[in-house]
Amino acid sequence: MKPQPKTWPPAVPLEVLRRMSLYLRGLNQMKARGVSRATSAALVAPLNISAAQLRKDLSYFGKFGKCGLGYSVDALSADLKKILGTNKAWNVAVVGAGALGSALLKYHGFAELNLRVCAAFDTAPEKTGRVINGIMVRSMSEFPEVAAQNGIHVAILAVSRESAEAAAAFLIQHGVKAILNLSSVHLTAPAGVCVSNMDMSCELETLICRLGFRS
Amino acid sequence: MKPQPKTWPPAVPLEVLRRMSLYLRGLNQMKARGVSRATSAALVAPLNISAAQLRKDLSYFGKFGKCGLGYSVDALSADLKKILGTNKAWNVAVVGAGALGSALLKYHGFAELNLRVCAAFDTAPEKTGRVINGIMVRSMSEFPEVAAQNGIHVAILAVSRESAEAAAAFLIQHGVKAILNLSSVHLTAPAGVCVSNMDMSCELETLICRLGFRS
DNA sequence: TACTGTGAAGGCCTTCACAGCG
DNA sequence: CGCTGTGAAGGCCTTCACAGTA
Repeated sequence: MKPQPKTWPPAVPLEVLRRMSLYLRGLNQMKARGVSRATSAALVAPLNISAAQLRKDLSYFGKFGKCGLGYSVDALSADLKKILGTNKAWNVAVVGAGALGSALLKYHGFAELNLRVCAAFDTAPEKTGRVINGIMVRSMSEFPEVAAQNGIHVAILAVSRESAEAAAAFLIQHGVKAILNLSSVHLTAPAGVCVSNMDMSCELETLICRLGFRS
Repeated sequence: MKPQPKTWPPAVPLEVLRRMSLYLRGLNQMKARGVSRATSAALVAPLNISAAQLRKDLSYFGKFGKCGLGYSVDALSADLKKILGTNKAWNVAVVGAGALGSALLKYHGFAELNLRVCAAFDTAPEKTGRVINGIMVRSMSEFPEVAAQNGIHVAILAVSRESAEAAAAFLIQHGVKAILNLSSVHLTAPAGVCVSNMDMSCELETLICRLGFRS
C-alpha cells in the first residue's frame, strides 16, 4: 500500500510515518497500564520491527530518548502526537452511507486520534435524512457548505466502485486535502492532495496468493 | 508457464503481489469494455505505476506478452488469476458481527475474486442467530466444526481491539492460514500463517501527518 | 516499427556496529 | 554499565536503457 511516492518529497518515507502511528499507539497502551519508561526494544516488541528501526525512525524528527535509560512514555507520546498532527482535533466527513459508511459512523475508535466524524453524505435520496449515531446523513450537494462551515479537509470515502472517482473529484474540488479511500478503485492524488488507498479486495487477493506460495 | 520460485520468503516482494492484483482488476475492466489487447503503458495508466515496473513485475512469473504487440487481455487475465490463486474458489469466514462485520457480510464485491463469504461468527450471544444477507451468525464455539466442514482457511477479522489477539490465536489454532485483520491492533503472524493488517486508524493518522507536512 | 523482457545502474530503506552519554 | 543516536554498509526494489522479436 504505497500510493504515490512522487507527491510527497521523500524527506521522510511514508512507511516511517505509518510506523510512528504504531509506536504512538503502543505508548498510549503503556500509559494506560501505568508504565512510565520504555526502551526501544520494549516498544517494538509486539510489532515485528527492530529496535534499530525505531531509533532510526525517531531520528528523522529529533532526539527523544535518554541514553542508558530509554524513553519517557508520556513525553514521547506527546512528541509523537505533535509530529503526527493528532495533538489537535480534526473534523472528518464520511462519504457514502451504505453498509460500510454506516459502520464507520458507529465506530468510536477515531476519537482517541482526536478525529471527529462530524458529517456524513450520500447521493442516494433514500439514504439521506437518516441519523446514525447522532450524525445526520446529508445529500452530497450540501457538502460544500457543511465542509466550509466545519473546516473539513479530511474525508473517508466509502462509496461504490463506480462512484468513487467522481466523488473524490467532487470532494477535492471543494477543499478536501486528504482522502482515505475504502472503495476498490485505485485513486491517484492530484498535487496538494493526499490519498490513501485501502483496498480490501486487493489485500485479500494478495493474501490468497501468499497462501498458495506456502503450500 | 514457468518454474516458479517455491521459496516464499523473499523470492517475490509482497508489493509485487499487491500490484499484480491491481493489474488483474484493470484487465477485467478492459475485458468488460471489450478491449482485447493492451500494452504495458495502457495497463498502468490509471495506477501511477511505470510501465517498466509492470513488465518487471510480470517477469517474476514468466513471459506473457508479444513483442511489438503488447498483451492479450484474456490470456494475461487468466494467467494472473492463476498466479494469484483466485482462479479457484475460496471459502472465507467473517469473524465479528458488529457494524463492520455486518457490512462485510452485505458486500457483494468479493465474489468476483472467487471468494465466498460462507460463514460468520461472534462471541456475543446477542449477535448470534441473526441472518445477514443469507449468512447466519454463529457462536465462535462452532467455528472449528464449520471451518472443517467448509474448508475455511481464510478469515476476515472484524472484532474489537480487545478481542483481536485472542480471536486470531483461536482461528489459527483451528486451521486458519490467512487473516485479513481489520482491527486496530498490529497482529504478527506465526510461521505458516499470513496476516495482513489493515488499520484504518493508523492510515488516517498517517494521512493527517502528511497533511501537516504539506502546509 | 512498436513493444516486450531483462541485465545493469541507481536510489532508497533497513541493518549494523559503535561512539557517546547519563 | 545500558541504551540511545547515527554514520556506514548492505540489500532490496525501482528505474533505465537497450537487445531482441514479431
